Amino acid sequence: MPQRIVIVEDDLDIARLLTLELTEAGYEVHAFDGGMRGLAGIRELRPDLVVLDLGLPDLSGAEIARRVRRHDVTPILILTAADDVATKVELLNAGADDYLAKPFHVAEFLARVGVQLRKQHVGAPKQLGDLTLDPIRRQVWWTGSEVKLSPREFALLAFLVAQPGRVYSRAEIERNVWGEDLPPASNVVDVHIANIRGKLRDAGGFGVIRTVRGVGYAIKG
Amino acid sequence: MPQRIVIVEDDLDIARLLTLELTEAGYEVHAFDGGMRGLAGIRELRPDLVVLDLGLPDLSGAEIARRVRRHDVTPILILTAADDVATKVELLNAGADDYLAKPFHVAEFLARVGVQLRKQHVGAPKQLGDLTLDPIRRQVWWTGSEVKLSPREFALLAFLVAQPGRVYSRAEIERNVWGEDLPPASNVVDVHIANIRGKLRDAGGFGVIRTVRGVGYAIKG
DNA sequence: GTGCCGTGTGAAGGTATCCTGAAGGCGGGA
DNA sequence: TCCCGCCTTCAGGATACCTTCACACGGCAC
Repeated sequence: MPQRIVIVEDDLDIARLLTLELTEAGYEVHAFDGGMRGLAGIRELRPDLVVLDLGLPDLSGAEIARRVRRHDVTPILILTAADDVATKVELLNAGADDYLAKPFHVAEFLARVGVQLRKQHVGAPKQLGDLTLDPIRRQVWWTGSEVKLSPREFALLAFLVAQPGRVYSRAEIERNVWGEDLPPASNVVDVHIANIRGKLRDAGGFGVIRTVRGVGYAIKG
Repeated sequence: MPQRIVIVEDDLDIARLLTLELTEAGYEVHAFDGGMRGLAGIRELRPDLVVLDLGLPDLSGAEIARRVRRHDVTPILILTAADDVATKVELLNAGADDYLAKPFHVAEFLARVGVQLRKQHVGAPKQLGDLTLDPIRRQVWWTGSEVKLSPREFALLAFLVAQPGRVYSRAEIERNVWGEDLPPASNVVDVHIANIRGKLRDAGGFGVIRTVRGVGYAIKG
């Protein structure tokens, strides 16, 4: 599930640009062109981040920040043309989390968005079709129902999921999941793959892990 | 207890100025004049915020940020003379939380410090299903009836509740709830977890704390 | 002083997990 | 079709890990 961002910005050109860039970066973006509409949208969508333009016609940025803060801890990133210290200080104290003066570079904008989002979702959950793997919670789901994996099984699956579709040799898997100290001829990898497959099958997942004969295994991606 | 800030800055004039301002604002401030010394200080003092100057003689700012991030979630605020976008993006991606270009106004500096600190210091009571935890009153309830916890037990539960669902290793828990001075192989964490579970069970709460074999514990969330 | 509570130690016990080894199945090439 | 290599599966024993219990120590209140 992608992270959700709400943009409140009355300049349609900027709104369109930011929406485009953020969408391309893999976020789910919703844009609103006024303060009141934005507040309603935030309340309804419960986004992971709010990007807020100053100079809206109906509500001041600080006012919006305060109102969002009253009910919510969603991070707020403010964009503004003004670059004076007093405004910055006021906004930061009103509950804004970061502040970016126009004109800004898109790269910096994306980096700051990333910082704010990373703060909550440190290791973002990965989703591949019906399979979801959350490294922070150390949990795996298939179509929403949890699949209980042992530590080794989890480590192995997480390793494969890191690069969906890529085929890993047994040696690579052993080195990365087990370490250096394994007997030369062991079938541990195979056994664990089989166990994971079994548990996924129990949850309804078939053909998730692909065997590449003579080489190794890969996650269907 | 005041919030603790570590400054790593080799320019003594700036260090003195910032120390003065922050102390006046009610923080406990410790300054270090080199990267290695700063890292050692951070590890020992476990501050609530790190203020980091770029252009240190011994270690790059990004390097320090990365090293701190490896073990810690302490927010990092970076000061620098350079104001180019590439540097900013690199630092933010290295784990920095905010970035301030010199010359800056003290008011803005203080405001950004405040933002970073407010973020973790959540005084508001947390609610997770039937579990309520009030950090200010130091009380815990299960479905409305109070669960009496000892100080250590409370600290441990509060730490887990800060990020519901996230799995914490024993080492992380020990570092954050006990500090650095514990015997290498101790089972205190396990014992306290067991005690908390017992008290929650008495109040009707089952399966609140999840054991993640081979790793640690997490609050169901 | 005495007893209680909070805290940490150490060891016992149970259990999930892990690895091994061997048997069985499947697919590809001749 | 047969053969061979590779993959899969199964079951048992060893192990690491977690839980629990009993106890010791220190502080604090009475």
